[in-house]
Amino acid sequence: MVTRKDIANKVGVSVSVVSRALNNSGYVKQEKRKEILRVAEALGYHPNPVAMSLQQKRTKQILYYSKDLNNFYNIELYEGMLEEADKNGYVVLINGRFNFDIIPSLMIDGIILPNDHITGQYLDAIGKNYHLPVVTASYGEDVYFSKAVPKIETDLYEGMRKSLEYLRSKGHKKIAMISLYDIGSYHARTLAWIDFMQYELESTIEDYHFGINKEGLHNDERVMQFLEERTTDTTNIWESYYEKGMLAADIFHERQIDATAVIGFNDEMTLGFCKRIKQLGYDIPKDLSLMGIDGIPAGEYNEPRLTTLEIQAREMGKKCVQELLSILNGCKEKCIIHVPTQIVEKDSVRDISR
Amino acid sequence: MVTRKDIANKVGVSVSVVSRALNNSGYVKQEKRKEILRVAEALGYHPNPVAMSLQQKRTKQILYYSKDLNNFYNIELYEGMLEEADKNGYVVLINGRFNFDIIPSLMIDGIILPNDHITGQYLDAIGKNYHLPVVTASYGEDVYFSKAVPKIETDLYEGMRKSLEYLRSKGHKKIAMISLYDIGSYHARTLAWIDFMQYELESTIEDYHFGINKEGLHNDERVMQFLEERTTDTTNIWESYYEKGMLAADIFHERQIDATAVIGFNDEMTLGFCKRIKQLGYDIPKDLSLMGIDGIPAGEYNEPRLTTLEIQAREMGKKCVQELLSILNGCKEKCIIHVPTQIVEKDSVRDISR
DNA sequence: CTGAAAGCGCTAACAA
DNA sequence: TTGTTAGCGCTTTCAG
Repeated sequence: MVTRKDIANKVGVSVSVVSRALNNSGYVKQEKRKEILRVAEALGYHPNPVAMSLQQKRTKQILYYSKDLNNFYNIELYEGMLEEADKNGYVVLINGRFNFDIIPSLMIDGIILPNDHITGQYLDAIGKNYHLPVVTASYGEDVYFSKAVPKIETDLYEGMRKSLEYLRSKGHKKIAMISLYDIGSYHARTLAWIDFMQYELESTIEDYHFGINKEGLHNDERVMQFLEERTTDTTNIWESYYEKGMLAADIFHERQIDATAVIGFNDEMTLGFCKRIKQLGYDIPKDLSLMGIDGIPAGEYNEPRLTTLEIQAREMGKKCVQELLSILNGCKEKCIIHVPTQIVEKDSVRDISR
Repeated sequence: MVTRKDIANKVGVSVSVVSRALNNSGYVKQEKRKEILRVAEALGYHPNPVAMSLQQKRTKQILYYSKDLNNFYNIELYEGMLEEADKNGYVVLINGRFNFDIIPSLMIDGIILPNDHITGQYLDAIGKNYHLPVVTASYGEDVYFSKAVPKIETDLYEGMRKSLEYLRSKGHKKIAMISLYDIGSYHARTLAWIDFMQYELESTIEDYHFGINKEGLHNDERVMQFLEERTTDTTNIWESYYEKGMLAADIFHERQIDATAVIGFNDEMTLGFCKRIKQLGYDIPKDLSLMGIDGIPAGEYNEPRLTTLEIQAREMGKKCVQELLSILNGCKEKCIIHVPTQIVEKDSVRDISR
């Protein structure tokens, strides 16, 4: 490995001169600077990033703590981060498989957490006496943080409400929801759905909610069985969303629910639901309208193409990095940055209003 | 930030004692060691990973140079790497968006490259005077390296041949191939297909090959148009494979090819082909048999479920890391490690032999 | 058993 | 304009 010392020796100056020449800082006589650059080139010199980091107290690395790498949406967030990080000479590590207590052993300047829930866990686990700046993506979940953490937030309470209003504008009054969580969960999506059903549509709740989990459908043994079977395979959550969507379709069909539309917790689950419900003989959107949340490309390839509430994942990823870097640069603004959603109309919702 | 010096001051010993106590190396009196550990705990001390790296000349980081993060297969490779890396206290950076010349500024001990082609580019670009250990995944492409690079190889010449033999055993004698590359490309898959068609099936080649690229189908203006449209969006290659598969189906249909089976360059392309060809009225596998390569989960959700040649991506990822670490530990064995493939029979191939 | 000292590769304040 | 020096946080001889 070639060091600045080597160059200094070769040229016959001291390391500081070499350093100044290479960094374009301080005074160096033109001839020497040229000579130094030439020799550096010739020797194939590359600055040692570790030494730089030690001295500058900046690793130029960020951790994005994300477990599910097969999820298009997560990766989209990540791509946004990479784009913004690149511009600033930063690198983003993506990993969410290890325990939080490994984090201090990583060479990072800050952490981006994927949602409020995990942020809560993080803060409880090591956030107390560990000091790295943290930024979290957020979907308007109602989670209490012991410390204030800057949020890049897509308000899915508002997003869900917007989606339901859209469905209502198409004549739908009985709108079922499928989810991985139970009806009492504090997911903004669920809360918004409940509120809309109760106060806007004056409908009952219980019959129209399908939460594929122990609490949500505890009297259905398939759920339990399904959950047990799947616990071993923690790696592929996509499969889990998709398959749980299929299971939701089975149950929906069995119970002969009179909903005219179904909204899913996310696109993947909705696509799973769509696949199975079609197998069960439903024509989408003739017999039943379907709407998802996220805006993943698989929705576009679905038959019919899935109408969805698009979350600007890339944008969120970018903003996460921007915010984190601004904190690292000393701007202490603890804040919430909002990122808007948008309904993307495709072919899975039918207008039944006339 | 708490340092060993702080602990030393507090306990009233020197840094070296603290270091020894914390590292369990050398002699430290029991009482002191305990006291030191206690104080370290109390102060919330964490060793500074950058300082460690500088001193040990090991960053404990590996780069996996991969561009397409939405590709299930790539991520599967990555997951394999993570698993193996975790075990050894290593972290794997995944990124393939930046130029090779940024690599020296990264805090890494070694690099894993996704295929022979990129490895060739890497070596040409900076491999000459840059010295980091490199390992490459390989699919038996015929690429010349100026330096020997250890390969973790899935032999897709053999894999393709196996697949074609399987198809033949089901009675297929006219087997088309769809690909992103042209017939003259040195992809093992293409070569194996050509050889099998020529020498085993004694068939012509040109009519049965659909390479969605300028050279391959230069007389089809849609290809050109399609390529131009898509060049802006370099981020989503999945989409590109999938959509090119659809285009291949259009052309296949138009030309009224008499093939009874189609084999795809990979699963994604084959799934795109499947989608469109169904829209065009084909019943799969009644009218046409389909086979892919990779073994991605989407194949399982396809209608019909896709028969494929499964590549053990996770296994390859693991072995890439194992090999790289063994090089870092001084084992100089430059070698090729083979990873087997396996045909996974689902519903997309029909037996027409009787 | 302990601590001083040198060094990993680099920067920056200061003196020359 | 240049070189010396101290120091980033840690490890590792090597005298004591």
